[in-house]
Order: sequence, then structure tokens, then C-alpha cells
Amino acid sequence: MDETSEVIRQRREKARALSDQNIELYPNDFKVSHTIDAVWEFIRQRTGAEQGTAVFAMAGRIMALRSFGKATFIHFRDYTGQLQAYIKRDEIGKEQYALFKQFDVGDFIGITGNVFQTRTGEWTLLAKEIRLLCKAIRPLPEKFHGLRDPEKRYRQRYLDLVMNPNVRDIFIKRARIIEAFRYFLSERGFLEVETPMMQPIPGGAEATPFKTFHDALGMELFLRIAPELYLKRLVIGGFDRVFEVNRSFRNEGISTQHNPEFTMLEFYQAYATYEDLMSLTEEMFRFVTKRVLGKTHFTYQGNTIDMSGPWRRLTLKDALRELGGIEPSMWNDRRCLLDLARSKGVEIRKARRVGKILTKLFDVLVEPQLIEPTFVVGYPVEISPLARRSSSDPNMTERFELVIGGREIANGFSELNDPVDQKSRFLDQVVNREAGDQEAHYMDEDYVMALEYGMPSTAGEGVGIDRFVKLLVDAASIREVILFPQLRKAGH
RNA sequence: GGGCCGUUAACUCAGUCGGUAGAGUAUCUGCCUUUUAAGCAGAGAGUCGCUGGUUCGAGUCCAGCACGGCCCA
Repeated sequence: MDETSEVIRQRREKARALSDQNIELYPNDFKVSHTIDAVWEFIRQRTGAEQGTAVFAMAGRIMALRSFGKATFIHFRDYTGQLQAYIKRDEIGKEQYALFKQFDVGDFIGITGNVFQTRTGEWTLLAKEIRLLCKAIRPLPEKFHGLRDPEKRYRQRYLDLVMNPNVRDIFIKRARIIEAFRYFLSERGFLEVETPMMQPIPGGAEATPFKTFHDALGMELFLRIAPELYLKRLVIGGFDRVFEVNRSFRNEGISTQHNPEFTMLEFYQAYATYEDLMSLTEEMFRFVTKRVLGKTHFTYQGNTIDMSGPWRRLTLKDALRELGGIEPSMWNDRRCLLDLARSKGVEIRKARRVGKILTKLFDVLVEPQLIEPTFVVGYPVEISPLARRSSSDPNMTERFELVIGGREIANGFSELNDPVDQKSRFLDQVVNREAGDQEAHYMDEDYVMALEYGMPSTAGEGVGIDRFVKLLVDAASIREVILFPQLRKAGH
């Protein structure tokens, strides 16, 4: 296939020819004095004679090459930017120039020289010396159209990053976003921790886990579906404010909304309630948005979203009634809800209880309508087995979900710290599991025991980082914000 | 899991009614010392995703499979 492609054969030949001339193809002794942005900074700060006399040693990948025979313009790029260089035979000498003529787009080079302005005014590095730092055997994709094929973009993300600057920007923003969350929480006394990704009992969420096996221990383990129960153990242990940003894994289908491994931020604050967390979340999201975008509003898939607040609060009941057309009288009528689901084309598995049917209907009918940041509150106990009961209504919990851009971005609640209630909630889940609900929570006796030692009143929250990044970079698919999204084995 | 669409040169894409493979970029050769999607002249480059079927003949029609995209679940 492309092993025998003409271009690659020719490039291998070139590499061999260079080798035969005693040119090292992959040297590592070139010392860089300036990055490209450092040179731009230098140009901005100096004037006249000073600009022209300084000598820079720079390195990067050749991105474009325009040859005139005895002189050549190239554009080369490092991780800070791009710069033009002018390689002139009369400047670097006949031998060096002949050598340089064997370099290609895609090769890494080291250039030493000073800057000048061309006739068209472009600042350009005039090469005094140029040398090969890495010979590329395979050609880069075409310069103008770049790399478009989505499959290639994901499987060979390095090419995507080289060719598509907007893709690069997305992942730089992603890093800044996570950095901003960390900064915000650290400033408020939250301690960053790491808890097990391999867990004997997967807990903290309703989801199907991945199974794995530890040979030496002879023990089945699960990749975590959430860090929640471990983080709360840490609150019990005296870390009143903790957070973790890391991967969780859920064994479900892959789509533009779901990747089997995804990044979640979870944080827990003792002596706080879900009300406190809603305020904190508004503040935190505003902070992160402002810090990364420089403003608190942005466009997502054609809709303007304003994070400045205050954000709307809506009960699940009102949301279902006003936006989903589901009257509270229907809430306990399983048959009626199933009929409605069917009429809307929503498939519901047999084992589903009313609460689950309601949330499913909410996801399909209501959520997409909530574009501006909205806290949905008032979730029934039945679908919130780790949340504290509302003091005004024991069938409801102190829980919220935050919806932005038509998707759930965060989920938080006052934590259940009554071990007796927690145990009975687990038992309730076990009944569901035995009735065939694969996603029901597992009984976690060890966690109940931990609660028996006493957990202070606490509120906790999970934020879907991939989804948040999607919002800020206006990406339609989760694959655009994950460097290496999960794909099937490459076909032929 | 279902529906629709896609897979042709290294990259981006054409390919009509079924008649034996095209362009631009890239590559190679020649000319060219301030260009920037440099230019001019010439050349080479293909398992048309895979496997079958229909046909005198398949990139094209049919079936299955693989991979991907979008939508639905």
C-alpha cells in the first residue's frame, strides 16, 4: 500500500542519499536559542539596527517551501508559532545549499541567522546556517485543504494537529479550562486527590462498568464509573474540601455525545449544601469561561449562551410540565408514561421504574430546550440513591442538574450521610439490579461502614469536562475535544 | 441495534448511460536569487475499502462484510 507509494520510496531514497553523504538524519545536538514567538517579541521590542544584527538559533518543521533555484523561501513552525526563512546560496555557501535542496516539507531543521524584512514587509530569518534535525519519510497532507477525512484525523491525530490550527487551539483551550478549574478550586482550599480507577465495587453512578482482572490477586476489578464514593471517604477522613479531575469509564455505546472514557471533575465540600454548590458553580463556570475566552458569553452551535447569570432555577416538575407536557398527575402512572415515551419514539427497557422513565423523558423532551444555563432541582429519591432527602419532602432530594446548551453539564447534591438510610437505598438498588437493571448501583457495605464512622454534612458535584469543553470551543461532537477518541479496530 | 451517506494516487476531490482511470496539491526532471496556494515546461504515480454475484465487459449495477460520518434508539 503506501509502504510502496512512490513518494515514500523517493523519500527513503533521499534519506539514504543524505546518509551516504555522512549527514546525520536524526541528530540531537542542535541548541535552540529562541522560540519563534521569542523572535517576534524581539522584533516588536527593538528598532532599526538592533533588529538586524541579533543572531538566532531556531528549530522547527518545514511547512512550506518555495524554491527559486539559487534561493528558497520556507515557512517553518515550532510550538510557539511560524516564521519565514530565506535560504540563499550566496549566504550559506554552495555546499550547504546543495544539501538544503534535499530537504522536504515535513522535515525538522535548525537554522541560525538574523532577521530582515522582505520586499513585501514580512519579517524573515536570513539563514547563515541550516541543518537537518529530522528527516521525514512520509509526506504531510496537502497544504491547502489540509487533512479532512475524519477517520484519519482521529486515528492519526498528530497529522490533524500539524495541519489544522483550529484543532490545536481546541486542545490548548481544553488544557487551559482544566487548569482554570484547578486554580479556582485550589484557591478556595480544595485539595486535589487521586482515588482508585480500578475498584472492586463500581459505585457513584448508574452505568455499566468495564470489567478487568488482577492476576496476582485473583480478583475481578472494575474500571470506575465515578470517583464519588472514594472522595466521600476522604471527607470522612477529614479532608473537608477535595476534588479530582480524571477519567471515568462507562461501558456503553459510542456517539457524538459519548466516549467510553471521559473526564469528570468531582468536588466535595463539608458543611455546605446543594444551594451553596449552585452558587459556587455559577461563580466557577463564570471564572473559567472568562479566563479562557476573555468574556462570559459565547456561541454554541448557533445559540448565544451567556454565563454571567444569575442562572434560572427550575424544578423538574415544572420543567416536565411546561416544556415536556407531562402533568404531575402522570408521574406515578407507569403505563401512561410508557405510552407517552412510545409516542415520542423513546425506547424504555422493561426493568425501568417510573423515576427512570421520567428522567429519560426529561432528557429527550426537555433538556434540548434548555440552552441558557439552568439549574433543574427537585429530583425524587428513587433516582438519587446517594443524595440527602429534602427536609420539606422526604420523597425528594436536595439535588440539582445544571443544563447548558441543551446538555447536562453538572450534577450535584447534598450528600446522604445517614448510614441507615444509605444502606436501605443500596438495598433498593439491589432489588432493581436483580430485576434486570444492569445500571443499578451495587451494594457497597464498606462505604456504609465508612458512613457509620460519621461524615459531616457535605455537598458534592460532578462536572462533565468534555461537555464543558465542547461548549467553550463550539464543538458538535465529543470526538473533537478528546485527543484520541475510541474507534473500532482499523478496517482495510 | 436501526436508517441515510461515504470509502478512487501521499492529500483534497471528479468520474455522465456499464466500455477498461482523471484534476489540483504533493513528488521527480529542467529553468528561475525577495517569494508566499510563487511561476513556466515536461514526467512518473492507482489492489477504485474487502469478498462474491450479474454481464462479452464493473470504479459504476446487486449482495454480504469492514471502517468512518450524521441522525434515531
